[in-house]
Amino acid sequence: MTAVAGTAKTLAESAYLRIRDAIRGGALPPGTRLRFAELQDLCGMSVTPVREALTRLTAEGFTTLEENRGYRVAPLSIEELWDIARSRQLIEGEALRLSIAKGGADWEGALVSAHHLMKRIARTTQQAPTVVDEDWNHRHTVFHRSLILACGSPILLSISEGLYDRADRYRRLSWAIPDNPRAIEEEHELIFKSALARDAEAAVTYLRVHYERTAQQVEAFLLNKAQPDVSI
Amino acid sequence: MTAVAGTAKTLAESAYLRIRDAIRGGALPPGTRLRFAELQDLCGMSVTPVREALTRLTAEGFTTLEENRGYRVAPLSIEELWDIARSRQLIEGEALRLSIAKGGADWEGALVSAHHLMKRIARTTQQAPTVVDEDWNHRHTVFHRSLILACGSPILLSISEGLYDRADRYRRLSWAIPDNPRAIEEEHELIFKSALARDAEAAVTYLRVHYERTAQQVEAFLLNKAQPDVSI
DNA sequence: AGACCGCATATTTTCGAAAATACTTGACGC
DNA sequence: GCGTCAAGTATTTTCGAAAATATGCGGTCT
Repeated sequence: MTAVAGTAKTLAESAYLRIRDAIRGGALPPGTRLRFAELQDLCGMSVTPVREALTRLTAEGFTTLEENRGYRVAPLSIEELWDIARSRQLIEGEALRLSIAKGGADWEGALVSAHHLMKRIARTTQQAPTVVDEDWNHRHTVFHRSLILACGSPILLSISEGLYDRADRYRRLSWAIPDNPRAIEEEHELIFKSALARDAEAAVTYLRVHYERTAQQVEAFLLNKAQPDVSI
Repeated sequence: MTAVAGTAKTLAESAYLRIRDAIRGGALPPGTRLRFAELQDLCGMSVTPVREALTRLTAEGFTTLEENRGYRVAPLSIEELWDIARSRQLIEGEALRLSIAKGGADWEGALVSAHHLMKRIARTTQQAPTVVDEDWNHRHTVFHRSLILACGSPILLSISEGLYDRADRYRRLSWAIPDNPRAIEEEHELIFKSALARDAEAAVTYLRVHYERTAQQVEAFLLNKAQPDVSI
């Protein structure tokens, strides 16, 4: 499970966080059948809050529901990978443009801070994931979010957040790649500097490149290891 | 309630549809407190499926939740009106572009059909809404959906659908305007013809104009009658 | 042998009530 | 007079079990 624990004010919410993180972290692989009995067990609560959690997760695309036949972890596919990437290019691209146009000193400050914090942790490329990387992942999330935070559109923000979370499941796959040749830090750097310099077009271009490369990398991984548990 | 009735395979889904349509139709005005007792009464079922419905509606932006303090119908605001309009211009605009590029003969056929069906019903401007207009509204929905149906992106489609539904609450406000000066039919016509002619840029431009005007009209309405029940 | 039916089992969905939490009201102390 | 606390009420949240629905299995009939 990720950082937060005591933040849930309700059992339903805690179940939501637990299950969502289990899905994102890969503990519940794509396609896994989600039986209430097991989830109740996992979360230590009755069926009602678990059900509520799954309803939310389904609305957000993490799980699927066949009525009267149960929930499953939503499958991963190369089509969806690209659909997510393209949609993010469009939506976060515009949000970034707006953010650069509208953001004030406070926005710049938060952005600089987020970028610094992310750079400060060298991503431990060789280690097992879900340990040290969980920390890096959080800072990465904050960085991307702070890029578009000043866009002034709650809707674009919430859509972006949702797509980021969905992309997370794919992104984590690339962590499993032994030696990662990509210079992610550099890509971040380019986006960051352009944004700070208020060069919206450059920043948006670099952001799009960033998502394009991420998708390409994950695609390569999926094509190579055509694992039985990952439905293509 | 709208068209569908027997389509719900589950009580939770039927509650979802009922409540959602009550919100969209204005029977449950913005800000209304949603007590479980009343909703159980309205839907004729126990608390569990009602709760599930509200969870979904909240994920989709129709209702809001304050934990342990209940649900409310999400408020309407001029800011959100424009946020929705701008987001739709961006997202549906791109979806339309893609649809025009990728759509085949089947797409064209469905589009022509949808447009025809919509034109066939003269919108009864002076009558009370929710009676005849409900039919027009449905055809209008189908028309807009069929424009972008061939875009090839499930994500853009589902986002568009969500935004369309949210916009619906605002759009209905303009139905209350006594004599509606706007030539909506013409705007539809322009979009439709450009799309058929595969002139993506024109079609997208007209679509954006269409959403801009709709928002302007609703904004004027909201500013005029600063009703007590509509929080600005 | 193969398809179809019906029973037993597994699982989801819904219920009605209990527990937890928030709100109201009125009394008390300062 | 005014804020604070407490008991009672209203409401949400959670539970555990019943009802509804799907699944698997074994037997029968062709």
